[in-house]
Amino acid sequence: MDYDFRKIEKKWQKRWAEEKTYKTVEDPSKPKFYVLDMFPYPSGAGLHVGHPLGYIASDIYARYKRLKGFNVLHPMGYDAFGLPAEQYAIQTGQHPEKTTTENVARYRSQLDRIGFSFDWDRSFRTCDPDYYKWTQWAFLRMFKSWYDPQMDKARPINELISKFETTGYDDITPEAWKKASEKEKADILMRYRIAYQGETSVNWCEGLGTVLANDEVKDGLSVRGGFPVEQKKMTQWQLRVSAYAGRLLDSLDSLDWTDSLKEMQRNWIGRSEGTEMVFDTVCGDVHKPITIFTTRADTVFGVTFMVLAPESELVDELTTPEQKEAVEAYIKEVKKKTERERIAETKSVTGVFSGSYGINPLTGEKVPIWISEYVLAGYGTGAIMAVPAHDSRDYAFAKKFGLPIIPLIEGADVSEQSFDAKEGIMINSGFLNGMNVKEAIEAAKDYVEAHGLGRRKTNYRLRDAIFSRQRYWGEPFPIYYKDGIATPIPDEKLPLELPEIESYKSKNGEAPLARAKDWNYKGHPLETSTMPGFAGSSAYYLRYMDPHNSEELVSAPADKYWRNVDLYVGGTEHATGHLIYSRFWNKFLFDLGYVCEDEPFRKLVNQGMIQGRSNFVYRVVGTNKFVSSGLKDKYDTTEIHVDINIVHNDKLDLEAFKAWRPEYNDAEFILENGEYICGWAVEKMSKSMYNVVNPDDICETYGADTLRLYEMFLGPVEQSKPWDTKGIDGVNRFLRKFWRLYYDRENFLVCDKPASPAELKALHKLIGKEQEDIEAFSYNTTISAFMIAVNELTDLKCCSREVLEPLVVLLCPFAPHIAEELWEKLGHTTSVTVASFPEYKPELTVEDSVTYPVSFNGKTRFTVNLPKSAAPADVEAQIRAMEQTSKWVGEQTIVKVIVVPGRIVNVVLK
RNA sequence: GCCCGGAUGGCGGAAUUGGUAGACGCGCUGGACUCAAAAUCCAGUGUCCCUUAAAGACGUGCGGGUUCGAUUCCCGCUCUGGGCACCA
Repeated sequence: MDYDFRKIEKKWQKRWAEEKTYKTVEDPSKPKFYVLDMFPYPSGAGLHVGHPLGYIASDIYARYKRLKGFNVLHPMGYDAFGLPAEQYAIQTGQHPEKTTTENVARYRSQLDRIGFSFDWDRSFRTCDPDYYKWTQWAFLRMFKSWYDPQMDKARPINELISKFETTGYDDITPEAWKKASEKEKADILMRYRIAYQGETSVNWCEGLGTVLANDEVKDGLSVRGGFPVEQKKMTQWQLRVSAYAGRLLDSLDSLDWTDSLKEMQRNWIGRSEGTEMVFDTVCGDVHKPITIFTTRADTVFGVTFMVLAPESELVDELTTPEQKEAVEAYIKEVKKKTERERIAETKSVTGVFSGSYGINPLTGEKVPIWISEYVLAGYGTGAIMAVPAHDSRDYAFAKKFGLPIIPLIEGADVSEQSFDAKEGIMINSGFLNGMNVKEAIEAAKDYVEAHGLGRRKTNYRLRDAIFSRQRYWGEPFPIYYKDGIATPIPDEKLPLELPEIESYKSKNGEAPLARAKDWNYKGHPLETSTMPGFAGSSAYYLRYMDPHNSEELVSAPADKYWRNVDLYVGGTEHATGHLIYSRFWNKFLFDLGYVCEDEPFRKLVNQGMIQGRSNFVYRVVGTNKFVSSGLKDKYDTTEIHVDINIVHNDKLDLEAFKAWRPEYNDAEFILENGEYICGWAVEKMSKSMYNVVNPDDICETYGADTLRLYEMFLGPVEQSKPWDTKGIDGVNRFLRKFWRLYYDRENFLVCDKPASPAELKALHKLIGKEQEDIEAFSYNTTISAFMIAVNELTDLKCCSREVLEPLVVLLCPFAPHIAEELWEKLGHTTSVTVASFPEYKPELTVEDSVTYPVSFNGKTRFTVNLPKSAAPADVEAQIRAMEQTSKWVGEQTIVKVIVVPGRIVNVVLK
C-alpha cells in the first residue's frame, strides 16, 4: 500500500473535527500547559505559506506536551476589528461584519487543512459582542480605578474619593472637594482614572480620519495605509499605561523572552534616573520658578541657557512683550510641520529667544531662556537646562545662536563637538571639581536635595496610550454624557453593541458613530469614538480559559487552573504594541484581583518571517526575446517578475509562459543548455511580485504533513528565511520512507518479534535527541535525527512493533496525519494523541568499551575508555605513540579523550 | 548616531558551548533497475596540488591575540539584518 496522503489527511481531519479530539477541559489531575499563537487578523488575501510557520511550531510543541502527559490548552481565534475591513467597507459599502465573516471562513478552511490541534470550541472573534462585552467591561474597570502610588497598584476610584473627602489628597483639600460642583469633581477624578479623557498632543492621521497610538506610527506615516501623520492637540480617551512603566520594566527580568525583545521593551519604556531642579526665572519684573529634568545634575555649572518646548504652557508666561511677535511666528511655523517633516529636518536647528532669563540655582548666574522644537513637551517637564559643552543637541543649538560653551571636564576638547561621555574629571564646577563624573552626578543630586533645590526623579519615555479612534469598526465605549459628564453605562447593559450606520466614512474629523440613529443611552448621547485595534487583543488569552462564561471574563477556578500562557508564539512586530498593552492590561486586572498572575506570557518565541522567492525573466530591450539568466549580461535587458508557478527549480516552463499573458504569446527565447534559467531574488511575499505560495497548493501536491515538516526543516523557527520549494522533495521522501517501514507494496510488515539491540539503539538515540531539541525549539535538528533513525531502521530491515510503535508516537507532533493512520493500523482504537511519549533509555546508546592504560614518564597516569567500534587494534598503537611524543604536565587532569575511528585526535586537559 | 543580532561548501543549515568543522536535506556527478520514464536504491561530492590513489596543505567574513587545541573566548575592522532615534 502506498502512502496516500490525500486520503489519509482528509480522513483524519474529518475524524478530529467530528470526535472533537482536541477539545480541552480543565483536569486537576494533570499539569496544565498553555500554548498560544498570536491570533491572526483575517485579511482578504488569505493565508500564505509564511503565516502558518509559527502555528506549526506551536502545534508541534502542544502535541509534544500532550504526549508528555500535560493537559494542553491550545486555542485559536481572530483579531477581527481593524482598519482593512473598514477601509474596504468604505470603498464598497459592504458591512465589515460581512467581509470579516467571509475572511474568517477562508482562514478557517486553510488552517484546517494543515492539521492543527486547536480546540475550536474555544474560538471567538474580537468583534463578537459576547467577547467585546469583556473588552468594554475591562475599560469600565479602568475608568473606575486610579493608580495609588503608595500601594503601587490600581485601586477603586472610590478609595480616592474618600481620601478627598477625609484627609485630602495631592492639592485637593476636603473643603475644596466639598465645594466643588459635580462637573468639577468629575474633572478632578479624570486626572486620576486609569482610563481617562484628557487633552494631549496626538498623532492625527487625516488619511484615516483618526488618531493613532505611537506604535501605530512609523517614520511619520501610519503603519496601516502609510498616510502622513501630524501632531495635534485633542481631547481623547487614554489609558494610564505610564503609571505601570516601572513595573512593566522590572518584571521583564522574570520572563523567558529573548534578550533582544526585552531590550526593545526596555528602550520603549525608557527609564532614566535623574533630577528635577527648580530654576527661578525673570520675565521683565515677574519671577516664576520653573522645574527642569536632567540626568546630568553634575553639569549644572555649565548651564549657559535654558530651552522650553514650543508646546509648553510656560511659553506664554515667559515670553516678554518685545519677543512676543517673534515667538508667535516661530510657534506657528513649528505647528505647521507634520511629524514627518520634523523627523526629516532633525539635523536643522531652529529656535527663538523668549526674552526671559533663568537663574542658575547653584551659581546665581542669569541665562537666557529660548524656545526650540528640539525639546519635547511630553517628556520630563518640557523644559531643560542646556549644557552645550556636554550635550550634542545643546551644542548644536549654542553654535547656531552664538551662545557660550563652558567645558566642565578636564581635557575635553569642545571646539568642534560636545563631549557627551560620562567620564573624566570635573573642572569649572565649584564643589564638584576634582571628582569623576559618576561621583559628581551623585554629589550634585545630594546637594540639590539637601538645599531644597529639587529632588531625584525617575522618568519614563513610555506615554499613555491614546485609546479613542474616530472610526466605525471597533468596540464602542460604554460611556454616555450626562450634562457633559462622562458616565459609564451599567455593567448589566453590556455589551453595548455597535449600531448600524449608512456610511462608514468619517467626515471632518467627526466619528461615524455620530451619525448613527438613536445612539444614546436613556436620551443622553453616547461616546462616538470606538476603541483601537489593540483593545480586543489585550486580554484575549484570558478569555480562551473560559470562553463561554457569560458572567465573568474568566472564572476564578479556570483562571487558577490555566494561570497564564506558558508558551506564546508570534512575530516581533508586536514588541512595542500588543505585548506592552497586554502586559499592562493583565497587571491592571491582577491589581484588582481578577486574575492570579501578574504577567500574561511566560515564554515567548518570535518566529521569523517567510519571505518570498521571486523569479525573473530578462527581456531584451525593444524585442519580445527573453534571454536565459546566465547569458543576460551579453544583452541589454529588462528584468521582469514572472509567476513562480510557471517556474520549476528556476527553469521556466516555456509554454506556460507563453500562455501566461497575451503579450508573451509569440515570445522567443535564448536558451542555455536547452533550458531557460530564471533569475531570482528574495523579497516580501506579495501578489505584485507573483511570488505568493498558498499553503493549500502545497497540501494538495505534497500533503499537510510534508508542509509541516518542511516549514520546520527550513531552519530555526526564530529565523527569517525565504520560501524555496527546492528542498521539499526531501522531507516528502522521508515520509514515504517512513511509511515503507510499515508497508511494502501490499503488506503490513510490523511483527511482534523482539527488537535487536541495534534497532533499539537507533530508536533511543532519536528519543533522546527529540526530547532535548523540542524543548529547545530546535525542530530542524529533530527532523534530521528522525531522518537518520529512519535510514538506520530501513537498513536494519526493522519490523519490530517494539520499535515501530514508539516511532509513530515520536512522529506525531510533526506529522500527525500519517501518525494517526499508522497508529490505527497498529491496532489502536484511540487517537495517537493520548499515547505517551516513549521513555528514553540512554544506556541503550552506550556501546561496549575497551579500556587502555596511558602512561607518561613510565607511570600510568590515566585510562581511556573507547567504544569498541571506535577502537580497532591500531588505536592502541596511537596511544603508545602519544605517550612518547606528548609531555605530561603534573597538575592537569584528563577530562576527555577525543577519538575518531582509527586515531586519537585530542586529549582534554583541565 | 545609539542598542541588539548575524556572517560556516553550489544552496538551506549542523556542531553536546573550547575538542573529529560541514550532521541532515537540497543540488550536482556516476551507477543499478527499466524498452523508456517516473519512483526507488547504491557510490561520490569543502578547496588546492595530482592521471588516480595515498599522503599533504589550506579552509567557518577580514586582521591580530589567548590556548596543547578556537566556528566557539578577547581586541580591532568589514559587510549585513533588525530595533530606537532630538527622551535632556
